[in-house]
Amino acid sequence: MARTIFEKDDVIPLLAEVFRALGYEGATLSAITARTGLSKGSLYHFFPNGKAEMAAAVLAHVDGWFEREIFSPLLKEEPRTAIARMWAASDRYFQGGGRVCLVGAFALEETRDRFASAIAGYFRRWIDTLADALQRAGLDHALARRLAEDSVVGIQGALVLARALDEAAIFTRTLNALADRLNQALPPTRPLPSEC
Amino acid sequence: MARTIFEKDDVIPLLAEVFRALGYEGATLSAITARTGLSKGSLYHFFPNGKAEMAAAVLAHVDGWFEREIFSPLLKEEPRTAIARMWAASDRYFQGGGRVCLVGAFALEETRDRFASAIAGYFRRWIDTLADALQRAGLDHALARRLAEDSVVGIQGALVLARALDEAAIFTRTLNALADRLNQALPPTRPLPSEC
DNA sequence: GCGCAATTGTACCGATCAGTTTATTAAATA
DNA sequence: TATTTAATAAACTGATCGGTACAATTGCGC
Repeated sequence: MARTIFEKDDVIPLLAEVFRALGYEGATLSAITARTGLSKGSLYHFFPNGKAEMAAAVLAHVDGWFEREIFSPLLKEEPRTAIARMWAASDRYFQGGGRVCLVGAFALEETRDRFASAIAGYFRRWIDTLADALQRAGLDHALARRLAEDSVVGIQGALVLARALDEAAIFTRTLNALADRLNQALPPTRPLPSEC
Repeated sequence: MARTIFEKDDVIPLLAEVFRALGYEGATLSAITARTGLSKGSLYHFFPNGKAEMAAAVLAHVDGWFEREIFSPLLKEEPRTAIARMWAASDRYFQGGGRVCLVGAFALEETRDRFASAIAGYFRRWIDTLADALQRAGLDHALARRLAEDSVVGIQGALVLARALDEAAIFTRTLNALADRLNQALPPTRPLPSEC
């Protein structure tokens, strides 16, 4: 390995920011080289299939982050704390509304078709895992699904409006409202089984 | 006027569908000519400033539709009926989730900056006029604003997910849930003042 | 029917697109 | 230190970009 300034894993987060900011069509190779600091030679060395492979790698990277930080905890950890962490992680990840959802942005472009299964899988898994946690927290299946769907819908909509109005605050505000709604729907926590 | 097959007003809805389907960056001139059936000559005759002028005209056209069908009624008509019509008009306009919001899609692209005021104005006016109707229907100012914001957020989010999951039904489902939430928040209709 | 202006099709422009090729660089290995 | 190989830079490709120029066409007022 020579001039080991960049490794492939270092490049993907840079690419992610470019695609997030410009979308798939808007992210021209010259924009990518300018914003990442990598030359075409480097990019095509890491991603021989070009822009499409870069975008696929970025989608996989995003999906991996959510799987690790949000989806998997929703399935495996205590549901209420996992849900609370989901709100916190979302706010952190989307930088309080200042950062757009790359998957959502891809979904609205024509390019959705090219990445259809990755895009659909991301949202489906988010809804499924959140619904699972809600159900384990005591809600019946139908209500859990409906609330999970509403939550993901709310997050995506808030990101759109935060960017449209150039008013990031709307995102955190919506996140809090969504969290409240879930908490109110959940049955009150039973007192700890031991003690008392 | 020669070969009066097309007038400018006939062209704008065609352009709107192209921009809606492909986004601003994705809507190349060759795609526009192919999908509208108009040649470059015609397009640049109607829109001498090119693609940007086409997009601006489309945004103005969309805004006009919403102003006429939704925003103005929310301000002027009896609030509950205007709100009910808003849900119906939205479902119709977005074709039950099969059609994306052009303004929302533009908001997520880099091109947002170019049309920032049109984009922000559209959403701000939607929230403002809906909040006004809710307040006139009996809610206090803060609650009206919060619910109005949540409603527009929900619509946009549902459009994103409908397209991402390729499952239009999620849109109408969300619309119904949002309408229910507003109805439950509103004070019960007083019996008619006369009679009884 | 004639003339004219509105409309349209087509050939073209320089710039930029995604992608390729080739040569150079630098680190790891021997 | 010589060899090898991953990594990078830069020049280049054909295609397509948004936009222009202009001639051909068309319908309308006369």
